[in-house]
Amino acid sequence: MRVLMVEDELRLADTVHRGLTDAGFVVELVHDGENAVWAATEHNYDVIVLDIMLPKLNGYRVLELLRARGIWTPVLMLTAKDGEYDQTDAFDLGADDYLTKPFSFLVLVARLRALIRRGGPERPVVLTAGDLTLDVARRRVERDGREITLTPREYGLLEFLMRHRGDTVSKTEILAGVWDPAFDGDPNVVEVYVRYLRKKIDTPYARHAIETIRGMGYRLNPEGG
Amino acid sequence: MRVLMVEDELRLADTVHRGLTDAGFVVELVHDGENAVWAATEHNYDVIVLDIMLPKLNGYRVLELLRARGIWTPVLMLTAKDGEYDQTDAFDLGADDYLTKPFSFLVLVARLRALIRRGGPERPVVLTAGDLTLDVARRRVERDGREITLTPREYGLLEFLMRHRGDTVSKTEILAGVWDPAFDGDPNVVEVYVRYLRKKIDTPYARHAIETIRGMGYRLNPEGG
DNA sequence: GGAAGCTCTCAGCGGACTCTCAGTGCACAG
DNA sequence: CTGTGCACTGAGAGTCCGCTGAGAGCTTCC
Repeated sequence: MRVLMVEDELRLADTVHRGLTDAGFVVELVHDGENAVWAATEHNYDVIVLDIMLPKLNGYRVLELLRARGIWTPVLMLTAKDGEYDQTDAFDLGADDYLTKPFSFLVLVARLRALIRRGGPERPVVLTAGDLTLDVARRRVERDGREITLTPREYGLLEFLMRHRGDTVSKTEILAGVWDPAFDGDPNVVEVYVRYLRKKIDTPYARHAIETIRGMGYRLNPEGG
Repeated sequence: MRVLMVEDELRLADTVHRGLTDAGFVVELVHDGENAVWAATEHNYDVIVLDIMLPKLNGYRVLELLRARGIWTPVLMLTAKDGEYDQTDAFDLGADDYLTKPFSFLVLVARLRALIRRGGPERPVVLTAGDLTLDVARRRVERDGREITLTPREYGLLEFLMRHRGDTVSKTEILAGVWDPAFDGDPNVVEVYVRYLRKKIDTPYARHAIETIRGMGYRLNPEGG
């Protein structure tokens, strides 16, 4: 469980950092708004603890910027009891929870756990072609309910074909998409890997999902062949 | 119906004790947190009434300790209106109900009856993969009914793999999730710790729960290998 | 202050994977 | 029917990746 903590009071930040680490969180600590936005954009956290009073960008601006960038990591805001802002503002701006300073450490942990629990996992992207399925998140390929193990290159090729299923893709496109845009080796690798793939996903099932379009390239049959 | 009552204000404790007894409950009364934990561990109660302000261990610590020990007796917390905690916190921390002092005795009895009727809260998260189990709350790992002792790092790695069981996770993801998002050392640590883990959870049982997906990462077999 | 345990680094090894190459087979056009 | 060119195939070389054992720093606990 990864937490981004944005807090400029060093003593508080240090205490909480240590405590959360002991509680089993992996904590990243930044001390101002700009770094907060940068960190949250670059990495994926399960939850963000965001102080309001911060150097450079205050907490509200940070929250606004993140949401504007499409980053929807749950945010728990820390508000000072005597501050000019209150809880209502925090909720209006898209915070998922708030806590008034001073706060109990136990409560903080409990709230973070609740926030993380609440935020369900993203729905998985599963590509299908007939009875052939490829689960992008799990990097799993199945046909007929049985798992098929592929090497990285084979997997990359199959994912590319599945993403373009129904379309005829040229070997050059495949090389650019699966190998490297700057690849300058023998285009025959594609043929070789198509063969490897066929051996694993077609031959054992007496199907031909991968069709050869002579002179053009290959095409993955959307019905699975 | 057996009630454990944890309350250090003697007058209040005595009054409630008498009242609950009259209402048909069997009441055990303790006056501080340590005795509360001890009593709740030793005996089985149908419900626990827990004050927050307590000598030695406060109510929240008591609750945390009990849940950590796998004791899931329903808990009703007593909160003072002016305290630093409020009802929301009580729920977040795992209490099943709360009451703000001063409270009506009739309401207390009604709530207790409701709690007992409702039964205990759901069991904690126990992750399983075949006969391999990991109890998150207790930080315990078992295989085949026997406990396996792990170092903190090993435990962290296993919990991560169990939370993503069935998914292939890359070494980078593992480093970010188990080590630190900013970790910049040798990714070989992951391999080394996978080995340590295998030595403890797989080799002695002639299994292979942790699978290597070459070029991609690792995957914990949901069936335990 | 020493022992034990934990974390992490390092370097060598073996095998899996990638890619090349040369020869074969097959489709299509003339 | 025949030739051309594209795709297919099997073998093999080189590279990269993960595994492993040893050990050096650190911390913790006597």
